[in-house]
Amino acid sequence: MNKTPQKTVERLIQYRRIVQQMRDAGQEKVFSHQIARVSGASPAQIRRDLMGVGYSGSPAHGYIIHDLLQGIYEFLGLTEKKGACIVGLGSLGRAILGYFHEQNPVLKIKAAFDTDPAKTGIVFHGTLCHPASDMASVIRDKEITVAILTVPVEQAQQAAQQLVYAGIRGILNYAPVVLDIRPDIFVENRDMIQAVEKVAYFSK
Amino acid sequence: MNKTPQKTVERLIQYRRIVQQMRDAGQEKVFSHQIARVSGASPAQIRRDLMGVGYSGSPAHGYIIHDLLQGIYEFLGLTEKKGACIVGLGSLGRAILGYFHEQNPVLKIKAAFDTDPAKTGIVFHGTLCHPASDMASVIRDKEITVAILTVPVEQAQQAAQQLVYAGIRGILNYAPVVLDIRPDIFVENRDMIQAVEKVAYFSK
DNA sequence: ATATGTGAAGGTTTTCACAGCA
DNA sequence: TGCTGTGAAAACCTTCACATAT
Repeated sequence: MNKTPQKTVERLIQYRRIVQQMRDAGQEKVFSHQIARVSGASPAQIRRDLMGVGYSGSPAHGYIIHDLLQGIYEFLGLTEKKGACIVGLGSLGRAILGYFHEQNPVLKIKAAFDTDPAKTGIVFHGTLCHPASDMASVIRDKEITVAILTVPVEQAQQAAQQLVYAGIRGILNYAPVVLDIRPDIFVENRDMIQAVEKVAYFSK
Repeated sequence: MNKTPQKTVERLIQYRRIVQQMRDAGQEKVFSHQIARVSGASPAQIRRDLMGVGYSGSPAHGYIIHDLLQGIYEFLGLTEKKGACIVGLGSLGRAILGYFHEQNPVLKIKAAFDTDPAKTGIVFHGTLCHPASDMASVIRDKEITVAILTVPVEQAQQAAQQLVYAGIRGILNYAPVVLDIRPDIFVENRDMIQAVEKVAYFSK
């Protein structure tokens, strides 16, 4: 089996949200060009992306939204009850926690960690903050596979190592540093300053 | 002139930070394999990326850090005094503002906007919050080209239109919606829930 | 000897274009 | 008709490999 490109996965995540909104609005069927109008991708791109999902539409009525959604969910592995955690409850960490709490996504943040004793034991936006030293046991007990890393840059490498030791499989890293960890751990870097500089470059 | 790929620009931004740290540590010269070790990219990739910058190293001593930095700065357009603004001072907006204030990046956030009268007129992390209705004049006066969009999802489209009208050239969008605006405006989407789902997918 | 710059090869992703279907 | 699924082409990006420089 040949692996699906990152870009395709990103778009499938997007299509899932768009199609889900259409379903919530009472729509039952959808054509690729309708998803295209809302997502910005071309109809051909969408059809190509959906090839990997294992559900086919029909030329007559397009895609049955219920079945399409189920296909994307299964493909993305969102049916299994995976969980995420967040490490570092500074203002960015707490903002992300609040954002997830409001939006109520499929993938829940099941635990938070911080080294500050003033924060541990407290519930932030519905999520309990554990001491960082409990990482391994909490991550194992709650079956957490993914971590959001929002600690200050000086602590990021050390926290990442702790997470890997605790059995995490992927890290969403907001610290402006390239983490040096095992290559089988998936890392997505989301430094905000880098993002603004990128936008600035392409804004001319 | 053929345009540089997005991926290359992202890496150049990263190299700039890495090399700058080396300079701050007193280093004067650097080889591609040294940048490679810290950035995760291959030496060949780095040399290829640097081709577009217009500064050449030498096989004898690699790259002179001072000159390399200047080349990257010029290439990225960071020498001109561009500015950014942030729209929406909820907890995420304020967290990003605080993060920029601490890290003190080259590209500064020169203004903030919010519709809440309780926030306008107040300085957050060194940046004054203006009423959203003043967008056009403030953006023109302060020569702001880029906006960070951190408003709730329901307001994102409308705020984006206001920004475009105010003359912005690029938007870093944290709201989980695809903005429908002029195609000559560069948009980078950074929805956090999408990011976590992506990491979850690739974590197996 | 060791590192750079780059043409060429290799790999990946997007777009095109059309057969086939309801 | 107007859509889907998909080979084939095109565009894009990365890696290889080597001439060149010191």
